[in-house]
Amino acid sequence: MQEQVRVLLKGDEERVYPKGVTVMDVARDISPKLAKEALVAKVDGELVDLSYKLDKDSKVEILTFEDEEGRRTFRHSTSHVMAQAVKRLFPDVKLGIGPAIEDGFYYDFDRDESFTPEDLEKIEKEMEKIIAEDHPFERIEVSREEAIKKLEEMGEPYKLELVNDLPEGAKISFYKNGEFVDLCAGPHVPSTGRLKAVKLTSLAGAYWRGDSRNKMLQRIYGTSFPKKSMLEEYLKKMEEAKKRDHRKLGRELDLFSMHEEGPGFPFFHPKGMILWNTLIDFWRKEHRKRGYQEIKTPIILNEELWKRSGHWDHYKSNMYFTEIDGEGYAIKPMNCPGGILVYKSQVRSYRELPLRMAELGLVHRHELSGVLHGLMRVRSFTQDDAHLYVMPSQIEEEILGVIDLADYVYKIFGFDYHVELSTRPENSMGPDELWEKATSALRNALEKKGFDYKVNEGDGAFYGPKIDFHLKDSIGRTWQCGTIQLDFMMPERFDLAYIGADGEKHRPVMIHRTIFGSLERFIGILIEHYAGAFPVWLSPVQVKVIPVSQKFLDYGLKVKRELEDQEIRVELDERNEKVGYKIREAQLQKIPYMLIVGEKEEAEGLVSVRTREEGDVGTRTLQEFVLEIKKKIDDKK
RNA sequence: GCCCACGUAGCUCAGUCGGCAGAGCGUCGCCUUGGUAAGGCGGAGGUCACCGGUUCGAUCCCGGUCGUGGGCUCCA
Repeated sequence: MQEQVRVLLKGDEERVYPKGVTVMDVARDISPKLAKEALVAKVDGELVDLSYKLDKDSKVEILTFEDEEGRRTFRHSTSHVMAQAVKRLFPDVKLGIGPAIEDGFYYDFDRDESFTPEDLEKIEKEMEKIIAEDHPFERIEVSREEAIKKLEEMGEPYKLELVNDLPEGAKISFYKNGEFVDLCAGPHVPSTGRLKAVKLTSLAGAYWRGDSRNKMLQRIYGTSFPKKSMLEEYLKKMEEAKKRDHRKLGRELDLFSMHEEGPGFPFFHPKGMILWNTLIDFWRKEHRKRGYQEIKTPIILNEELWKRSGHWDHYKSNMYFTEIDGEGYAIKPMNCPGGILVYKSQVRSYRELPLRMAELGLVHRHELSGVLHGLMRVRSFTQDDAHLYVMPSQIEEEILGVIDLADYVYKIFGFDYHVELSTRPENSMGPDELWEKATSALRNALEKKGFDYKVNEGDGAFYGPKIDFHLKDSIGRTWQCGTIQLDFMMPERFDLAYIGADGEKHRPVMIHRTIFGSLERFIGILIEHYAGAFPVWLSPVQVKVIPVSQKFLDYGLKVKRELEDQEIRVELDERNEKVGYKIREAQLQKIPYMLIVGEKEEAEGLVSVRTREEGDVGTRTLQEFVLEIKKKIDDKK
């Protein structure tokens, strides 16, 4: 009697097949459509090829391009096809790695000459050929010895390095599509013919294994889709996203500018400053409510301070230096040492703790020239910093308080965010047990909040581990904004103390934290998030008064004055132009309200309201309009 | 810092296979006084990023510097 396997499908449906049935057979049995769209499968939670044979009762999930893992497999297979095309055209290249990434894939190659954009076109053509040839992807499992032998024959030093680093007992596999064979854990789509629409998008350098001490390889980025139309849609979406780029909108909306005279040092224009000041007004209010005090410390401080804080040994390459009266000074890259001097300016009692001292501190950091990016990555920025000096027993509660504040603030702006926990880096100070204690305190807080979080091993600050809040820009890149860093080191180094209830000196713990992160970066994110169409409470210009003709300038001026009296940010378009022209411009400037005033309005003391989103919404009295807009401003809409 | 690409008017971009540079928008002036996304005419505006080389002659070719963009490493 033939043995059978029971297969548990999605929705708890169970089917029975002869032992040795492939996942593809199961897909075919379910529906021809699924068979056509199936890319890869999950058997008992493990990703496998569709050719995988089921030899025991299993839970089977068949994945298509709709599934995250299906997409990643699809892109990863495309990267193999790209490597195949590159090998055909440039047989001398050595292969690095070629994973799927969000929205696409890349492959790293080592080649003496650099690839040109023309090469990319050729590679893309060759890929299309390989896809048309429809080679199946075949899995070949080998022993470590066989793998090493094979890679030596193939002359692939980077792959060889990868195999040598694989842990004892790891399954080693190759995948073969046509004449191309590559070391790869898999899985893959059934054959190259599935990869209907491919596009190579960019060319970049990338260090082997992400280490700048290693050789720089050439990375080719691309993306792929199962349908041409999906690729086109994606490319269009990227074009649209570029229109929201804060650097472009910053110029168009006259918010800020960058100049060759100060690379990485942004210049804020009047309208950008309104965003800035509105944000910090909001920030101050929320911090006052939560028991924060505000301080301000100098930008330039004696280098002795930085030696003491550890910045000299751990952060010097990011700092700027100067000299005053023959003595060495540093321009602050962080606010903590200055803040600590304020803490130490008097004897602190346990009754004062937790002591929450906030500072909008302008810091300067020497960032590598290649990383500068609009407002997102600059060399001088204002952190909405705060240092909380707490007793050990208060740590958790204070961390939770910061998490809540960050969540509250991000929700006001409608941001999606994710959090990451970063642990001890290589270049850091202090004993391991303190790091362990600090890291678990942060971890506990995250667990308590029920956050899904990513762990970045070795990514903490040199004085302590941290929780980071990441927000997305218009094309999906994420930027770290808020951060919470737990620090047992600085209190030690600066011999911080408070007098406990027992009359003895005790060591406080410091929590460093930001919510916006940097005002610059946060504003950059805001611009992209709203595509420049800020909610009324943030809009640099909230109302544009547009007289129908020069005859109604006086009435327009009167409307403007009354709105100004109500502290509404209003401009009057006095130019000798037609209404349509002035409206168009106000619309392009993304001003939320336009008030059209002419004969009718002047006669009855009315305004005609046009909104950025809805167009003409009819007339009302100025008083009515004021109530309406003030409500929006108060509600932060 | 490293890899690749780019740098022409305030902005967006054409252009010259080496022979003293162009459009649209914006800006300025004049005409028009117009009711919900561009009224008409005219003018001004460029050391073609900077430095050097090749050449009779360079914005164009070559080298370097600076800056920008996309990545890598690094970080708010």
